[in-house]
Amino acid sequence: MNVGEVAALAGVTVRTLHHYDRIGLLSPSGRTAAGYRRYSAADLGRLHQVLLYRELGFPLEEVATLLDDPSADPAEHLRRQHRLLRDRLDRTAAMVAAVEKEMEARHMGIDLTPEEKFELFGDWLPEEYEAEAQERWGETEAWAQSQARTRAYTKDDWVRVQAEGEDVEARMAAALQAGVAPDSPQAMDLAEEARQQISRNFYDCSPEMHAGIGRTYVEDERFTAHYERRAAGLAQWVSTAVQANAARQGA
Amino acid sequence: MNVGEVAALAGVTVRTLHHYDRIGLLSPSGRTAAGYRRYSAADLGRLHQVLLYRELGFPLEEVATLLDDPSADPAEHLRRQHRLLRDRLDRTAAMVAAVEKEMEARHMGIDLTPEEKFELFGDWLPEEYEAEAQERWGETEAWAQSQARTRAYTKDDWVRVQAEGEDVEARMAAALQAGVAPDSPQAMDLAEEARQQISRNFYDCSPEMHAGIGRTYVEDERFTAHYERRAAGLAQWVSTAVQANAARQGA
DNA sequence: TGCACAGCCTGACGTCGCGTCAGGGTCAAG
DNA sequence: CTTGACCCTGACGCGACGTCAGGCTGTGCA
Repeated sequence: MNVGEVAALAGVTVRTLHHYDRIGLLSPSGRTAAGYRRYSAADLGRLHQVLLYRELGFPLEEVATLLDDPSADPAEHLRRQHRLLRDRLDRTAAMVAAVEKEMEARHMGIDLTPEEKFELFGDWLPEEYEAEAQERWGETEAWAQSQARTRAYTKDDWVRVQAEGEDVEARMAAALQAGVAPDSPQAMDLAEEARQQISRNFYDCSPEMHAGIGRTYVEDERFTAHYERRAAGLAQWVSTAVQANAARQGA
Repeated sequence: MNVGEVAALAGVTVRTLHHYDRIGLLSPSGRTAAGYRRYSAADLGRLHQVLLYRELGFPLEEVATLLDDPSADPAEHLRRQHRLLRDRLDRTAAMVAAVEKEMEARHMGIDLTPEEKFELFGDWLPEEYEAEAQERWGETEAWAQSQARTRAYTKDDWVRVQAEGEDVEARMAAALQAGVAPDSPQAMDLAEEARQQISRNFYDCSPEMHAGIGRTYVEDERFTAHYERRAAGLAQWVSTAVQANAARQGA
């Protein structure tokens, strides 16, 4: 295959293949009389490995040493790539969950501490520092500032949206106090209403997402407090209702 | 907070923050009399957004225009980030699956075509080109070359490993021909034996992974052919047994 | 047979996102 | 009042290509 064909197949530019040739990472196994690069099937296999390792963030020089190591058989590479990809999958899933948590926090007017926002990036988070930073940035100042910013970004119908949320929450509280079981159809209908309201006004919220959010209502104390201020036991009640509703949708 | 503290919290270097300051992407909201950069809570919030978009592959200049766009409120950013992260999650999951398929292909001495290997990278794959390339690189030459490479990488106990696989496959074929149902405990035990053999000799193969692989036994004709050469209906039988076994492990 | 035009070649310089000194001021602790 | 950790501003370097420039090659078709 010519360089252009390989480039199209692999989704890279010709320049990239030139580059890989010059640095000795991937030299085509042949050339035509006119000097055209000719790539064999084996070359394509190597390119595939190169692109996988590159995608995983390895510098090209390291990719070369990995692939040229005669003691590492292909299965070894596959195992390593599999492990690295699974790590990345976990990390991405964690980031998705973090963003979802932030969405919900914003929805409810709660602001996360900087530590929480960054915990996915820091990787290591020195323990002793944590307490100190918590004190400096916790609750008071950061909270107030963020609230101010929220107001600044607010649009005209913000009030209406908040009222809608209020309405559902109030009816949930009433149901709780009337003794309605959180896994009853009536409770699930309220949960579903809440979910659709979020989807309409904030972000597209699938039943699975909603279930995940429901869990944080009891796991994260600030979310818990938000509901408990309205009625004792409401956080747990809503959490259960939301999850029951999600299970119902899934079935 | 001073630049060093912010750097530690966010998991970046001081140099990076200097850089973001100079290019105007993130300028600290204050300075001390001595010229020290002082970051506010709002600055940290912006940094968080910057790092998320950076992680998602945006060039810094584009990140700046995104964040400085006055018409885009924070919720808008969260929605976009959520969508992009989910895309990435799907893509990574697809890559994991592809690597698992390759592991299994190698295990069974089957070589995937270059098109299959690259389908995750190409993104678009021109239709007309596909058939042509298939012809050039399909079955014959690529297959033979790859087999040769596989032999070259082979280690001393390769023979033993192959024999083990042979043994299990032969017993599966015997069970099929003896009329053993593929979802019977006996069949599931054979499937489990196969799974543990893969784990020992090739790569760590969870029941879920094994179930996924089992599906390809009937979905990919080359895997199917591998089993059908031994006995008619064996591919479907093994696939069912493997999935039944995975379900049993999961319960 | 000639020509147009897509595709290939080799330099060579530019870019982005920082890493890495160099040379010098700042600050809290002892 | 010194020591050591931390901060500042240049300025150069680097990895992984992008992007011309200037020129050769290969092929369909008039």
